[in-house]
Amino acid sequence: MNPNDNPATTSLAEAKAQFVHLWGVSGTSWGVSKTLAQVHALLLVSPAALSTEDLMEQLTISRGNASMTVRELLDWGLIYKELRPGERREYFVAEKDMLQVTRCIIRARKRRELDQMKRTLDQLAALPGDPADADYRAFHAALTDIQQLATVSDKLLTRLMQAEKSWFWDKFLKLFM
Amino acid sequence: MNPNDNPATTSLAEAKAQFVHLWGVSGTSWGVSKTLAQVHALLLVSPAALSTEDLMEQLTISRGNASMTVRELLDWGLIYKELRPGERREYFVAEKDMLQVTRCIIRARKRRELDQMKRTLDQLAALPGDPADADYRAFHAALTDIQQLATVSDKLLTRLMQAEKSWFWDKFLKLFM
DNA sequence: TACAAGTTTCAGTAATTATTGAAACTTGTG
DNA sequence: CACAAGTTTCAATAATTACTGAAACTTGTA
Repeated sequence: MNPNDNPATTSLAEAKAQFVHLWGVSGTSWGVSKTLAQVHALLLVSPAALSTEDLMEQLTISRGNASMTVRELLDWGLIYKELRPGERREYFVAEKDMLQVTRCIIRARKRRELDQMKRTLDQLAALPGDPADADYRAFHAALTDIQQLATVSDKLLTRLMQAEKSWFWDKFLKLFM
Repeated sequence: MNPNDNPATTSLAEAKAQFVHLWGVSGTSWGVSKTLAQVHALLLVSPAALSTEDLMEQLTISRGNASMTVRELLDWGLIYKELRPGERREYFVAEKDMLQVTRCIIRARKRRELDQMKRTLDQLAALPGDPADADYRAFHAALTDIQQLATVSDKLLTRLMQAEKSWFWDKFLKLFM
């Protein structure tokens, strides 16, 4: 029987296609490109490793786009290269452990959204000013508040990234629910 | 003495301008428009309420842009209208409590980034499939993992939004550092 | 060294998102 | 009601960001 004749298989393929689509849409609101999110989704639900060629074909994207997207996902640590002996072509598999995936995403977003801001806040807070000026004190107090929050967020995210599965479930599920 | 002759005041104005600029740049990487972030920053460091006219002038943006941005910030709960008796013009002040500001931002981002995704994941997970098919089981297991993470994130963020200042510091600083 | 099979780069173009500015609208007042 | 002082809307445009496709590059093999 051709797999495509099997209703269950067909609906599985459809479900996967829908998942790829959903991940693409969500990706957009998470600040990554649709293509990046879709390549990630496709690899996440592919039991087998896929080549650049496969990605181009299944998502109808260009070779250049596929190449750059794959490189970025490798940078993030969300996918791995799989080299097959005697074959020139590169294949890619996704990290399937979602806790690990979450860590990678947190790391990347922290870098993009928090780290640069913290550096600049520190510079701003270091600017001299007249402590007798109420207006200056108010500004400085606001800065300090923001810095504190940034610091707490940073530590929280760092801790989350280091979290072991057991720690994660222990602390989080028990303390926050 | 003219305030602009005072070195401390001048450097304060510069620091504020730098802060508005920083917040604008950061806003971009946080997925909001530069203008939105800058208007918010400007109001955050303005002791007095500002009118639409003031915002247009200080940030050199158009009336339309100022109007739409202000409306969005009101939606987020990050700024408030201040109406002055006998005056037609509307003034705006920022919520200055940074914990409250954080809550508003978490709420908006959760809505944008998580809630829609959760709904669609639930739909996908509900699709029927053949439990005898290993490929189907793998897909379903991946979906379930993602759903679990989405659920935990949701609960964590919800808890964070409800956090009182004391709870926040108690739990977070003590447990996570 | 020449070639084949692949990958990467990047200038040009397409798609998306943000902003302007002017017209339409609202509202208080004589 | 007419007008003044303000606000909102939205079609047109600008700015940004993502994608394509072809040329340049890399690497293993004969």
